[in-house]
Amino acid sequence: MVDDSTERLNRAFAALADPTRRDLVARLAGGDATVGELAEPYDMSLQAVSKHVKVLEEAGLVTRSKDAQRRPVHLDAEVFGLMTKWIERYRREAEERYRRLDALLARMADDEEPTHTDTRDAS
Amino acid sequence: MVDDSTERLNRAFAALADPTRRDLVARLAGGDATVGELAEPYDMSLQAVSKHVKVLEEAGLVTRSKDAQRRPVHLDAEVFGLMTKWIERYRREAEERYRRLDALLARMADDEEPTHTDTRDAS
DNA sequence: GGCTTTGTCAACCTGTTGGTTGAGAAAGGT
DNA sequence: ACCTTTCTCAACCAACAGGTTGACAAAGCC
Repeated sequence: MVDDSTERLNRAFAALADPTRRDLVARLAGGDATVGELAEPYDMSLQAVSKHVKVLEEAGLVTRSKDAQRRPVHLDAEVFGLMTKWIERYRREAEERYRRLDALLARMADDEEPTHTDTRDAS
Repeated sequence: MVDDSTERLNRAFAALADPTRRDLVARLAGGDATVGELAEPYDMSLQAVSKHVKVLEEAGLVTRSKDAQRRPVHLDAEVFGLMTKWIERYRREAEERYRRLDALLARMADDEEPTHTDTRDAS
């Protein structure tokens, strides 16, 4: 058992690690497009773009419908939610820890240097 | 010119594509740890974990201080912010588009089947 | 000074990624 | 029927990723 959401996150993060694929996502956010349309601006073969789209599809970031011989690619927002949920969880924790550490350091500084006036021992 | 934030996102997403590294992040969210401590639970050499930490470090997800011969690893929340910003932007757009399409389809359905009663032509 | 602890660096191996080209499948157009 | 358009599949290749082991650097401890 490898936990399904682990596998989904593996694929999703890996998919978005490639700048070409992030660019595809950005463009698809503006509307569906065919593989040919997607490939047009890049200096790269159609097959290469087709592969990229396949990676996005297997990551669940994108779906394809069938319209005659065209196969319009459609951005699917769902997995994005899973990703941000993961990231934000640990970001919150890290920031929380940072905040507390900061407070602790502030207290320590106060103890060490109570008022900055009169450092002489009263005893 | 390759755009600096593109390169940072490449590294950040790639770093989190590996489940071991995501696990490291999860554990570091609970507190700083040394490489040795981090490596302990895994069935993997210390060197391998050291490499993973290095990847996280180069992705800017983690920093290291120097405490004698130990080098405690510390989770840094900043890049996470960059990632969620990227993801959420396109998620919002995709959902917005979906919402509008949905509305459009609803209107079309209404036009085609006004009340569902009386489909006969009035002419 | 020598030993221990903690971690990195270098070389190596294997599987995966991201690109290429060439062939061909699938659906329509004429 | 044949041609065109759109796209995928297969084979190949160079580069990279993630693991291994072995050597060694750096900072205490005795």
